[in-house]
Amino acid sequence: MLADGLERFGRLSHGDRDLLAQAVGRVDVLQAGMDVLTEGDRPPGCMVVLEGALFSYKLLSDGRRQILSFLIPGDLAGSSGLMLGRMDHSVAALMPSSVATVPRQAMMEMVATRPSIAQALWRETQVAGAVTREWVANIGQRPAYQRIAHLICEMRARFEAAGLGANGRIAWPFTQAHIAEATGLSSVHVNRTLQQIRGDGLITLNLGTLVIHDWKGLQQAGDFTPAYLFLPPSNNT
Amino acid sequence: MLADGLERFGRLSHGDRDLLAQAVGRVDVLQAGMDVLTEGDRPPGCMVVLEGALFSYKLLSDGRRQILSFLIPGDLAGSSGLMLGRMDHSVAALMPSSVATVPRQAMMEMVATRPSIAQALWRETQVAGAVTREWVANIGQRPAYQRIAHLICEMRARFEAAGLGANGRIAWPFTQAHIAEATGLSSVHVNRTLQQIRGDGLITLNLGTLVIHDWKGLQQAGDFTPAYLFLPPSNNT
DNA sequence: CGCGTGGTTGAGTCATCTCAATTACTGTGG
DNA sequence: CCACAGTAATTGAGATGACTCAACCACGCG
Repeated sequence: MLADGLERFGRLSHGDRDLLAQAVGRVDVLQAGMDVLTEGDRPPGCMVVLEGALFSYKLLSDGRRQILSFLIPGDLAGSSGLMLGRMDHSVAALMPSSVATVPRQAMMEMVATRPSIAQALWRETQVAGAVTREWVANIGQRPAYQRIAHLICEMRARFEAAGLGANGRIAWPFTQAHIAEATGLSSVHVNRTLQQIRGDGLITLNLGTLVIHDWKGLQQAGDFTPAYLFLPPSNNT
Repeated sequence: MLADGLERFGRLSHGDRDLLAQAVGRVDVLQAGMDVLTEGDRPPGCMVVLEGALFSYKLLSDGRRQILSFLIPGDLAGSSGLMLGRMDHSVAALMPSSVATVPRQAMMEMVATRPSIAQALWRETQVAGAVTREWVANIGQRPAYQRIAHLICEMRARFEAAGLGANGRIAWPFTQAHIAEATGLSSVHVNRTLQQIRGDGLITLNLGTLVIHDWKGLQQAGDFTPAYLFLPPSNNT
């Protein structure tokens, strides 16, 4: 539940955990492609991803779409809209997924009365911000090959930290079109660049499974350093 | 002081303001180009820009630099490093500037004891995050002309909200190289694109002064909507 | 077995980049 | 008051990374 997601960002007491558990309003099962939160709307609450994968995005006036982050089990969605009262971006399911929602009202009360919960939420916002900043640098400065390699590295680090996959073998839910929208490249170019990355022996990617053959090489290729993810120490392979 | 900067993000009591005022450790005067915060370091505290302009940035391994945001009077720097304990980016002065610093220790105490201050800081983090997300979309999806127009719109909106400049006339502290590093373009291309924007009669830009002749046209050109800045209502011209 | 989604390929185009000078402006020392 | 240095802006020319358009292929599913 939410407590599990938040615990990565600060210690919670038993009381905190109980409160969070009781506050869960409902659990939704989502089909691929469904929106959970919409830009401009007042969010119904704060959500935790239980299963599957979501992505947050912005739609531009000409119809182009920029993916801002990928959300995997344990990640929060909509926490930034809690205090601001309005979503600045949308969130949608990438594959069949389930999310638990804690109503906004309940969240606000806990934030006001439980400093440890408030601090954990603040930290979560800060880490999400650090990741977004790395994306700005990735998209703004790195050429396609590095950019995609970097994204793959980030996803590996986060998947394994979440206990999904190990030893560089993970279930990969993203299409090349998703990678394109996340990196600001065309899907054709993503396709050709992935072929190069594979050709260089760094990864295998098919049937929805990613295998990283040369973790060190991939990190170098993507200029990747996991510091910005602020993961707990043990997972920085 | 800090209280003025924070008050944009939540109401503060007289007690809060007094506390913040007393907590100010020191005021630094900075020359252009000086670093105030360095990636990887534990930040000495939370800073407010008093005068001038700063920018936050990331340095990549090949020496390229991505500017992540511009900071003008009233903006905070380093707040994200407070709880995370380490800066994920650096901050430097763009021109002669002054900043007030509240030591980390004092900040942490106020966060623990003053919910209104903690909430204001959290909101500040959320708004900064929303702005960064818009930058991802800007850099990832928009062509050079739109991208630069969008940045100019953002800066105008923020400058005027901060009471610096009015009626589309503002003191413009950014060089074309800064714009290039912020938008992920080469400075040569920024130069040529600015010529187009000027040629289209949207702006005049020289001698460090920006004049916007056609605000509506510039916003359209940049696909700009100020919602993501979460400015107080009155300033959304 | 046909349809849909996702992946792959080819070919031509264009936005943007790099390299390399040149020009303007500002402040400084002689 | 002028020569000079340093920074910022501008211009030219050629190279290229990435894009678009348009097919085509492969697989999974009803």
